[in-house]
Amino acid sequence: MQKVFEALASSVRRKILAYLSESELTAGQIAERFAISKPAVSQHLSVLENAGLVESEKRGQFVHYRLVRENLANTLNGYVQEVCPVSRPLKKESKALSEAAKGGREDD
Amino acid sequence: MQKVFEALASSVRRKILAYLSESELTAGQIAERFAISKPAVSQHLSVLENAGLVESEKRGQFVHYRLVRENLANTLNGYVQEVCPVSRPLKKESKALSEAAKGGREDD
DNA sequence: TAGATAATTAATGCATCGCTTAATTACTCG
DNA sequence: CGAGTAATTAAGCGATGCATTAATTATCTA
Repeated sequence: MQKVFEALASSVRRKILAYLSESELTAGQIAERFAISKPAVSQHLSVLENAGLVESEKRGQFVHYRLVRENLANTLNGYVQEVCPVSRPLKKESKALSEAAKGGREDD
Repeated sequence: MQKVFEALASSVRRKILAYLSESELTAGQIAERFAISKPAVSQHLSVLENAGLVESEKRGQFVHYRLVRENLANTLNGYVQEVCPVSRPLKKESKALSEAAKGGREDD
């Protein structure tokens, strides 16, 4: 959990996760989406992998990265539950979001 | 959102939020729950307040802190929805890819 | 095998974070 | 007022984070 929150504290890393939420990508494909150097991106990927937020697989010359959705969702949802438990009354807008997260209706 | 994730990257700050999820507390009551100095806790509280995760109110000699649940829940739930969509058609990002190839980079 | 490409590792510079102690501000009450 | 308590601000310092360039490892291909 510590590693997950540390990983999410960087906007570059959050953006990498956003890209990977669309499709699996190689390290190079990720790097070319940023203005920073390739080694810098490689280090960010290492942080994300260390936090269990992404997984990598080497295929030939390329290393393919993909998002590990369960870990991200479980960690963040679990933390919200801990600090903002549903047993407590929530404000309107926040309640709507929580309900939606559980698969409830989208609108009220 | 950047400030929220930065704030949550510290275990001391997450613990402060956990304490405040149980009840409103003064700065001193929070500080006495940690082994670090009072100014250190004050700085953590400042980070949390800056991120909109807590609010403070001075009453006489004391400063009372309370959790702002909706910001925490909305930010984290919103982010999970964004990266781990329930069942959602993919965003149109194939276009962003070709944009990036032409030199357009580093949005957000 | 040589040369190009993909990616990571290594070494380094610099800014920011998180802590400390000391000083300052603000409030209470004799 | 002046002493005591609550809290923040200020200044300084070591550790860590994030970026760079250079070097290394691994793979593909002519």
